[in-house]
Amino acid sequence: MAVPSEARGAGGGKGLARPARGGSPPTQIRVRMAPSPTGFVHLGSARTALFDYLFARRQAGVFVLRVEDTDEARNQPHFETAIYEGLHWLGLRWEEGPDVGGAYGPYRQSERMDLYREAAASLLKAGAAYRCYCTKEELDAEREAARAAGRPYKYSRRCLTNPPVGRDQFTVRFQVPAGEVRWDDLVRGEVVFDLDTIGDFIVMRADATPLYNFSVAVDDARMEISHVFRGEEHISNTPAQLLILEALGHPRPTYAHLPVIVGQDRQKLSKRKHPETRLALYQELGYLPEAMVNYLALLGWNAGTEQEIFTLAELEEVFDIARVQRSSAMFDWQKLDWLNGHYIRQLSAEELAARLAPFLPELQPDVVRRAVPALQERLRRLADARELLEYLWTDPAAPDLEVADRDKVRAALAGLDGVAWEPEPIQAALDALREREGWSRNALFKPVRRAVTGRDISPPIHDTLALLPREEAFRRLSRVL
RNA sequence: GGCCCGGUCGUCUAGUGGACCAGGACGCCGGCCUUUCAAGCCGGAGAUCACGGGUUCGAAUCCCGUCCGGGCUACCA
Repeated sequence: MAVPSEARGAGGGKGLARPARGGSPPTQIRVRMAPSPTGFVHLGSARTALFDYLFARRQAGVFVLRVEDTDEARNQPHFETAIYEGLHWLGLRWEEGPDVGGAYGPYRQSERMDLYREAAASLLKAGAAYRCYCTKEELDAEREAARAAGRPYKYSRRCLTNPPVGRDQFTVRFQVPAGEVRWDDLVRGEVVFDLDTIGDFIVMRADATPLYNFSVAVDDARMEISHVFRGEEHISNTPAQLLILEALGHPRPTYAHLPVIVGQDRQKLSKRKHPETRLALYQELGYLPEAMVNYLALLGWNAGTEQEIFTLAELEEVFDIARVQRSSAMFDWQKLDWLNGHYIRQLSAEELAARLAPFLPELQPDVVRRAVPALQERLRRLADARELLEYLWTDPAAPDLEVADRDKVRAALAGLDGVAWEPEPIQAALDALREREGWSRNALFKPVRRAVTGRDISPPIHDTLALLPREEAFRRLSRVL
């Protein structure tokens, strides 16, 4: 049961700098982000990294990046770069990590095997863990039997009380004591687990490699991590890690379990089911890192004011982990789009042109630059520019116009003759024409727009015309007659 | 099933016993502006605060129960 008022009340602001356990002297704030290199950055990981970064900044602490590659084939070395790229794209930096070094290295779990083996040996020596000779098959059978009997599964402790003889393959199993374990979570308040519901868990595999909960606990301790921010799905891993820390005689970090980000189906974002899980997708679609940072911060956190627009620098000033939400947050494309449009409009013309360039490989940089004024307030995503400017590199089919509309186009052609090919002169010429003829803007511009772009929607007609080479514009106007 | 965590407009949220017949933002609807689309401005609809009991002069806020949702449940991370 959570005790929000106590646990959270004291937590706001500087109070967090206090060590988790009384007695020890104030230590440096050290937070860590511990992704496993799976080839992509999960949106939830990105948000966790953001919160880590902001917290470290706010507390003058250190942000550590630790790569959890203690796994099977799933982790490939070159996947590491995806993590760096994704996080750098967001504008995040870390003080320690595999790529930048640091005093607590190495920062890849695969390079820390000796540490885990050493820790496992000391657990064994202290009697906090024991060797388990059970085979995978025997364990599966135990589990299956429990399931069939409708009982929750817990390891039988056969190897603690009556180990089989004559076997040499063993895992190291942690002996869970009786009682309960509790901690004050920075976002959920006090969380309590009855240890009776937790079976003895394996800490080292038969091949002497560590399991997740073990390597995490050992690393958090050895790296002197003061605060652990992670997804809510790790709540149930926390008791095991706390137990290991205690058995090893290490102080425990302070934990904050962030609410899960869910998709439209209310389920946790997963790569299989939700394309929006992949951080790189946003870069590909033309979302600005400024917008992503802002949106991610708002997913599960708020400043307690009515401000919703925040730059990274502003967030560094106001972020407070105690104001993180407890309930899960649903990902919402529309709000992201709104924020992205806001940041796009915020950019200088040159900056927008530079960011747009990669999305418009068909166009010369100069054309992109000239297109910016017409695009800026119309884009939700940078990639949207493609649809708006497509007429520049494709040749739209000539539309079938009514007689009256053809007359308008014919008149436009004549009115544009000899006019300097810039937006303003074009606009002036067209306006002079329609005033002379008594036509509404719509009456004249619509057929012209269709003749030139093949569509009914475009930026203002003078911009649309001016972006096209004069001869090409005339050709498209002439051919509908 | 077991353990754990949640539940305020469609969505993100404000709210920690009275200023809340619940505020903001996105989206939606309408209007203005207007050269179509946007952008901008103005206005509107939208929440029996999951439900039921308490406690209290007074509850979205405290307590109990119920329901619903989610997470975890590996010699994965």
